Amino acid sequence: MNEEERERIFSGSFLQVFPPQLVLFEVGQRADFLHVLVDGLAELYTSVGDRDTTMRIVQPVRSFILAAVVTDLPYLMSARTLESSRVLLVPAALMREVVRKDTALMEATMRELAFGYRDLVLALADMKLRQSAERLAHFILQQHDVQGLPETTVLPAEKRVLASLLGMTPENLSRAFGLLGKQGVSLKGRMVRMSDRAMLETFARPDKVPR
Amino acid sequence: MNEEERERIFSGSFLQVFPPQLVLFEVGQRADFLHVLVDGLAELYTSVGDRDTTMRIVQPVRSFILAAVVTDLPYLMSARTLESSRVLLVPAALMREVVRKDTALMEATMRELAFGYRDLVLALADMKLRQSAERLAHFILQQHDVQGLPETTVLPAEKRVLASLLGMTPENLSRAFGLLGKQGVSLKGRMVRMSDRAMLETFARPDKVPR
DNA sequence: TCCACTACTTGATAATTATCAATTTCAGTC
DNA sequence: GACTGAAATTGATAATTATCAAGTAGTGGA
Repeated sequence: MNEEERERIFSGSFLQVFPPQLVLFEVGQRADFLHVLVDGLAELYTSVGDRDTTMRIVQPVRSFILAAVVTDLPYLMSARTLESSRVLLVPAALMREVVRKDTALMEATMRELAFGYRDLVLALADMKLRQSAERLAHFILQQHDVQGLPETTVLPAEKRVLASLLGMTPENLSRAFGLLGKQGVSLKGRMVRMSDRAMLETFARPDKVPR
Repeated sequence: MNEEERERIFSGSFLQVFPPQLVLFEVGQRADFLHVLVDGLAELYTSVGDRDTTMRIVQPVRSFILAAVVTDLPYLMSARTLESSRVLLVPAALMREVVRKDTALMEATMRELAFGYRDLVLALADMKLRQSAERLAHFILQQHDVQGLPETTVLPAEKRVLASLLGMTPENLSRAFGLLGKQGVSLKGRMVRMSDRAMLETFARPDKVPR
């Protein structure tokens, strides 16, 4: 994008450090800032009635809550840090203004939203069509691809957060790991070993379209 | 948007009539056209393994499958007509080209994707946090707001399609309607009567943020 | 290193949802 | 208007998931 506009964004934004478990914003608030997680770990979650659920685990370096900023509507998700984190806060009004002027930034924003949309389509289909152990298997395979290690994967967050992300209770996550033992998955703390990828894929019934 | 560019889009597109139950495209295909449902009714659905699920019921006049067109990636959903329908087919390459040139169209596309993203956030939270009868109650309330009629709502599609959209079996949709009888909901064919909105809202635990 | 606290696991039971089977209702056709 | 086939409903049962209740393991702080 345009150098001058880029400068405007950065000079109008500020980098802030937050301790773990700090709530950054909550559902229903006006979208004041585009957030960019520079370092650390964050969780997006939402609630209906008295229950809540993890919608996304944000790893660096990714932005979050872009759709609320673009539409200038209240947040649909709350956010908290899971670890000590550095977050770049871009004022929403500034972001919208620069997006309107700088075509390259607008195109990047549009594409980011389109990819996010597709991720949610897959997540919704996952929740509707797979049962819990299958969702876990699918998640392990995805993480494996992202991390690029040969046989082991590291869970990105505590198991109870992962359980919530996968739409199950912590108890059932434990049992799901137990079931995946038959598919060659073993667990030590947060380290997951997978001895037979093909077998796990058969079990997880992967999406027809690669991400 | 720019008059000239608008003309290019329309002259490069074509309106086509399709009979009911015709598959327009399938998961995994290259995104050749942006579709705009001008008239009729369509269903977007996807599958994992041998099961499938309805992702969206498309009513006129709305576009669909925009994210695949923007990203130039394969469709994540299949589409079929539910009724005889007229669909405007905009070649994806043309769409991408004009979007790149015409800022107003790009902004509209960006906003459409942002709203779609937010819809999916709500749909995913709905599936994770509400149980089946609550999802139905929530759906009836939404439809009611969209249709703007005083006490009655018309279901937009066959009950088995609705059941799939709501992530339940047709059998359980029947039973869910039965349960909602206690909340003042009665059913005659596709006509739903709601005698006490407040009671139904309490039951459905509505979202904190209005759509 | 011990302590205290929380996360995680395991087992037993309950709630929710799906499946299977049998009718009943509805819609379109002759 | 009867006939046919699909859609919808209803009941019985099975599978999946959640809840509740211990108990175990892990982690951070003094």
